[in-house]
Amino acid sequence: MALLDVVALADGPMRFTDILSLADQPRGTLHRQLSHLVEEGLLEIDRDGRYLIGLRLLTLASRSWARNEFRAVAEPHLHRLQEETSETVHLGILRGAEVIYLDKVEGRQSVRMYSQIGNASPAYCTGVGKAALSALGDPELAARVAALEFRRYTEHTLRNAAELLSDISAIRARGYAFDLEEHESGICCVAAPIRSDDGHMLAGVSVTGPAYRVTPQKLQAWAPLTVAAADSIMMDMRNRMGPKR
Amino acid sequence: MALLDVVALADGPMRFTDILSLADQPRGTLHRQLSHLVEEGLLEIDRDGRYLIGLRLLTLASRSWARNEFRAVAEPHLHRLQEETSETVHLGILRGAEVIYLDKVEGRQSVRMYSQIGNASPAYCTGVGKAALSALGDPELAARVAALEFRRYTEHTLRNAAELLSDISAIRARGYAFDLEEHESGICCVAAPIRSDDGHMLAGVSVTGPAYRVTPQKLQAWAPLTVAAADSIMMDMRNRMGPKR
DNA sequence: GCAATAGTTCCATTATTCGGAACAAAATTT
DNA sequence: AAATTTTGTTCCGAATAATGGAACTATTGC
Repeated sequence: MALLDVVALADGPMRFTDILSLADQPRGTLHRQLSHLVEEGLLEIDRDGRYLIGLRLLTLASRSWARNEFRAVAEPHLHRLQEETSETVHLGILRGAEVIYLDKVEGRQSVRMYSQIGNASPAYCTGVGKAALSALGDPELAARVAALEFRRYTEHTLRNAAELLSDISAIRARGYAFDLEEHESGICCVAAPIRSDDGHMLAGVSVTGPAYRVTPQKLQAWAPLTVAAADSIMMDMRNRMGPKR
Repeated sequence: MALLDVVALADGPMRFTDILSLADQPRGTLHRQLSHLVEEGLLEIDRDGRYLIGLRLLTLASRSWARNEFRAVAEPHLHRLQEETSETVHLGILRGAEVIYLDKVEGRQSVRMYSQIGNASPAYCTGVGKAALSALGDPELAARVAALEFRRYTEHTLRNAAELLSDISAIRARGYAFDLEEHESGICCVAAPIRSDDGHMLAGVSVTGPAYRVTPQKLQAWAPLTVAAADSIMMDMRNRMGPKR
């Protein structure tokens, strides 16, 4: 898995030696491990002998994505929210201190459509992430925040734990989060938290758009819609899950 | 990997015992293997103790997809073809006797947008698949066809190797393939083959639409556009790859 | 409350991986 | 073009980790 990560994180196909320098393992060992991964279809070798991620992962991921219950339940609500706002809607799920985007619904041009799905971003500088964090209990929140390193993606990115915790208490008070160009310059969003009954799974929905089009007033106006969508998703999940447990 | 496949192929989360009955392994062994997969994030356990595919795969797949060179090169051509025809355009790559869809560009409604990406379908009953097969040399083609089992997805699905080979020689003669409701009832397409210089990688582009809207005449009219798109992709790949090798 | 089923842990045996070294093939330099 | 360095591949005894039967615990259904 460490090798898979190395290859997946690279910008392009990697030669044997490139991998060798990143994974600190003897050459013989590395060679055998790579061969096994290739056998399994997790890696592939191009005609220049360079390694890249195999298609098998795409197939596996696609199947599990399509059958993901939470995603399926949320889908109609995401579409409705998209139509109400005519901006891009995201569904993200909290994993540790990261948000993984599970779905995305765009308006007209579906350029770069898959770009976000599956993408992992730091929770502290995304709307969905902060919304999800706000649903954590204080001890758990403190633990996750303690482990964070704050990187400044833009000039508006929160700088430290204090700023984050203060923002989170504001989010708790009003019930929704803003991201005002904190992760990407020129991109703003409103987001609302989704929590499962047992509090085990935390997620969020957001409405995102370019700052020139999406004014603070608009974000404010969309907040109730976003919260409503999040609540509907929670309700549907509860109904779906209820009977079993 | 066998376990991952079992879990990924299931319709929903699987209990320990469900997996036990499919994977023939002693309980102790299976339990430990599942635990390792969970540790690595390849599997996850829901609150009912059932196993499902982990998000890590989605993240890995997403990264490699976004950086896939072939996909990136093809993308603008797919968009152009989509605009020219205003129907859905697919890019698929041949793996053995299967086609794996690498990209999809839709018109207005982007419902089920990711549904196809990463999906593997039999080559013999899809436009892209037959187009790609037609670019194989005869010995290689014979070998791959010999291993096929022909399942009848619709009443138009090709029934056996003879029908397939005959269709393929027609495809070779005219340079493009049709799928007339052979995989899914009510769905037709035209497809053109893409071959890399060394013939190592085979792929295809297709224009797909519902039979009531997409008449044979239209398919015929789109054929040259599809072939042109495939050729442009081939050219771009050649230029991109050329300098290096 | 009790049986049956489901899930988890343990540990001696067994099988696999490890990694150094030798070997082979390219790429680079002289 | 030959020599040298860099890169990629194979081999095999030693070290390590996986195996799977059995014992144990927890959960479910009657």
